[in-house]
Amino acid sequence: MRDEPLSRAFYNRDPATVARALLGKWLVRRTRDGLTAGRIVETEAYFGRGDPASHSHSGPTSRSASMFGPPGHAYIYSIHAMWCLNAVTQPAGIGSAVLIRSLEPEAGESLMARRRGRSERLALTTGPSKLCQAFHCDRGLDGWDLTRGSRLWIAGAPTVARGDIVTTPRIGLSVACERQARFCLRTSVFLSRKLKAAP
DNA sequence: CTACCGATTGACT
DNA sequence: GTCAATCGGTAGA
Repeated sequence: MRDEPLSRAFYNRDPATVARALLGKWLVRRTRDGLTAGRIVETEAYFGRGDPASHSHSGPTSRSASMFGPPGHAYIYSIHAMWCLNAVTQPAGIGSAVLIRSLEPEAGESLMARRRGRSERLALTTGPSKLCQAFHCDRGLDGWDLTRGSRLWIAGAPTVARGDIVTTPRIGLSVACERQARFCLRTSVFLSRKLKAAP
């Protein structure tokens, strides 16, 4: 199951739809050092030019070029001297993507720990830049085709029930703070932020 | 070239 | 809960 990459058609949809559908799927990375894999438990949707929080808002730049490319490719950018991984959605030219925010580690945890310089399981992949460090993802993989099934890809898994997904505002924004575009697996302890307790 | 900013993280109160 | 380090990207002179 971890060997079978998701298809181009999977990504060629609205980013909120893809963000939901990616929950529970496998993120897999293979390097000379070995294989790491984790289950996606938290995502955020970034829409096209109409979304003021999206890097696509002011049109393509050298940084966001791959975000305007075809769906199913990686968009990797730096923020605060760290890296974050997105999967591009919708046809080329739209500029929408899904940010992978948090994973549950499933394979290669000792390699993740070495790359992170930390051994606690909860500190390996519970944040967008933490998981990039644990999976050795940086600008060198920007634009990488995630449907190829080599180096870096996302593999299929059963669809998560809608009732197991919690929707919240996106994290860390100064604009469009109210939009419900963050998607979390309700029961996961590997979220980057704790969910607010039910009232 | 300089100046400023940030879809973060980790350390600290 | 607060706060600042850190550096690539971006805009502007």
